[in-house]
Amino acid sequence: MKPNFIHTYVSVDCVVFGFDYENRLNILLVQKHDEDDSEKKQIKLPGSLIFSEEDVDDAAQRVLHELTGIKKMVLKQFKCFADPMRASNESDIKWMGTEYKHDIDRIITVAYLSLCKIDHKINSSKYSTVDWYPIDEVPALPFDHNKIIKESLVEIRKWIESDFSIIFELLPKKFTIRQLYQLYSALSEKYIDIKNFHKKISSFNYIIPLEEIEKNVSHRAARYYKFDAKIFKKNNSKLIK
Amino acid sequence: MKPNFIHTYVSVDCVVFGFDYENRLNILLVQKHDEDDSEKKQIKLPGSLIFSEEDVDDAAQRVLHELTGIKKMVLKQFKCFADPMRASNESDIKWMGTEYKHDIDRIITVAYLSLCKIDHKINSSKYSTVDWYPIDEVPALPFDHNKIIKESLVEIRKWIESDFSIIFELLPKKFTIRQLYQLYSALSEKYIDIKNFHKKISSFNYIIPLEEIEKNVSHRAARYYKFDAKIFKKNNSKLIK
DNA sequence: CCAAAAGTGTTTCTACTACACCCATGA
DNA sequence: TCATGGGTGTAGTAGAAACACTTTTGG
Repeated sequence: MKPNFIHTYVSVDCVVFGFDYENRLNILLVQKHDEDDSEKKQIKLPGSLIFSEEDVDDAAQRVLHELTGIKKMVLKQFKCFADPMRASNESDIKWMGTEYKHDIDRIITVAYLSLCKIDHKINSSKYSTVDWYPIDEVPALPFDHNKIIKESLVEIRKWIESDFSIIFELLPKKFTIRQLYQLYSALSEKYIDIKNFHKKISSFNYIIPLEEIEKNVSHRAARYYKFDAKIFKKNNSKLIK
Repeated sequence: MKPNFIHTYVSVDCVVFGFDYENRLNILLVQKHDEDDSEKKQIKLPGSLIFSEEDVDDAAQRVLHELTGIKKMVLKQFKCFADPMRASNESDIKWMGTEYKHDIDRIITVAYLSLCKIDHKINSSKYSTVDWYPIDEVPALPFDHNKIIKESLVEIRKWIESDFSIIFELLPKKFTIRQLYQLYSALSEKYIDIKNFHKKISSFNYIIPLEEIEKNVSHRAARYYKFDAKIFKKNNSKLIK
């Protein structure tokens, strides 16, 4: 065996997005149970090494299930991060030692995107603490997790551009067109006139108006709508470019 | 160390596209120098295990350089393939043994896309045989290489949709609008009227008409054009949606 | 002359944009 | 009654699509 080829550990890390009531994108970050070393409350992206007979997609699905309690979440692999220096600082190396009870020379990670309704109950079997962080309030994280998050933002935009229907994974089941507008604006950057947006959205047959309207608002109450995935799929619409 | 976490080898595999004179997409496949076992002339995607201090992007760049002799090629990581069964059949396992002189339990690979002008001289330092294969004439390949190629086709379409300028990596430096049309059609699937395409393309200021025209054609000779990357970059045009 | 493709012009249609206007609700 | 946002209508415009027409070349 040529000595310079390397045996490495492979992990998955998941960037789970949520959209809060103040129209901000959020990300789920976790803290591990700190068994002995209570000083090290490491906040990080949820992730795991892969098992010996496990595909990376399955590992990501497992991490998401352990994280949220949800069985099947929308997910998308977006990039393998393999910079040899990505786990090079003191505390990262120390963390790997305590976490995996072994000296690990190098870890390569495969990053995943996922989407979650922020009002969904988070039921973690593995982590003591799971919290939403608005993307501009994400603290300094270990490894290259900040870099992963930064790139995930570019990726989520592309994702929604290529498949508009996944945007509804971030909204409550019933939502107002303004909510959808705010979310779409937060993701797409370019300005869109809300009136035209309204007209366009309500022209889509897969956006179903409900009887229910907002309550206790200091202006005309907005109607709630729901998204019908079946109808969307049927006309396979790429109506928003 | 929990025993079920796995130490694996990580490789990169490159799908290099070319566009031939019969308007077909082609892929570069290689054959290794067969030192002893002359019966095993394994045709496969070019690839390599990564070195211990090497990022995957650098490994892909290295593979491409060893493959073509070209220093800097356009490349894009598109997916990590990690099915535990991807290297499970007899001959694949045997190949890994002879290639790397070691028993390898599992290899995960990171797949890359690259583009090459088909008239560019291929100067391989590593492989005895490097050949272009039209995509519908690609033979059965080892590991999951056929699957990788299949998915790379989806990816190259997305790539050109998101960055039109990379299409010119596949064309000769001077090309006719018909050539560009054929290539674009081969990639985008939906029918476009060639007249309208012509009009649209020639309206772009980064497509520069040359003095030279075709020779020895049995119809009106077409003008050659060239692509000006600087102008394209300046107006950062997304003119083709 | 004809066939074939280059290249240009014209018309139609669709879809986005900008913006005017009325509606509903709470303070 | 005013402010705020919901919701609808209309007119203007850019660009895509369909297609007719002229040009150039070889046979």
